[in-house]
Amino acid sequence: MTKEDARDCCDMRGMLGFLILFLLSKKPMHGQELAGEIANRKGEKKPSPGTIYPALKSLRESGFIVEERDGKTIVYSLTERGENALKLAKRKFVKTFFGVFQD
Amino acid sequence: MTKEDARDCCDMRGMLGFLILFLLSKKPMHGQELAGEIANRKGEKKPSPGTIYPALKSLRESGFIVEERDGKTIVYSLTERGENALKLAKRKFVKTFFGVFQD
DNA sequence: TTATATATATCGCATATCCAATATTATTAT
DNA sequence: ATAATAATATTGGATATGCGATATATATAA
Repeated sequence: MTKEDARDCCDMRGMLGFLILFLLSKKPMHGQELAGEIANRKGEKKPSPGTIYPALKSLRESGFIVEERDGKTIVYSLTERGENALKLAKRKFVKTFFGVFQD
Repeated sequence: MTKEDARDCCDMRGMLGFLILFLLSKKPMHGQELAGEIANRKGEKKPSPGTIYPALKSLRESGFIVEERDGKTIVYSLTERGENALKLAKRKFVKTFFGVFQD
């Protein structure tokens, strides 16, 4: 059983927006901090700039997050609209994957 | 806040293989039964045949599931290899989404 | 000011994902 | 045997996803 086997059925493609929204709801962060947190959780290398910034841009364009420059970095945090979207998405997520966290 | 907002950040694209593997680990099922279970959990209509059967085929080709004809239907269940892959995938999933199930 | 380092942004692309439509197979009813 | 029903299988294609490469911006150091 190789590491690849796990990825084959769970690469989590498509969950990036949700994961970002969730992480930012716990703590506003700048892009690289966020990328590091994602890398930690997934046990992979940091998602590339071409992954993280377009994802953030998309969330901003949906009105889910706002950006605030803080020195060299930009801190991203949820809007109220983002909080609501996350709440709905979490509900669906929990319902869909109910039981996975057991055992 | 519309229903679309939730999908925008959590359509779970890419998690189908994982979800199928998880569901079959709880109970061997045939394709349509599986599709129904997925529909229930996601609160959507049943994934189309063009979604579910290629996904099952892929899992079979990876050696994660086996098929056994039972009258009109085919019952899918996990192989040992599938069990192991699921265990690894669950570990990663839990680590990645730790905290989402809280509150 | 200039150079360096780091964060952010964008673009093009390979690939994955899922769906609609259609075809096939197997079972059951007539 | 034939028709009707339901499950399974396949194919083509539209779209989404995330990466690598590259460019830009900002701050700090020299």
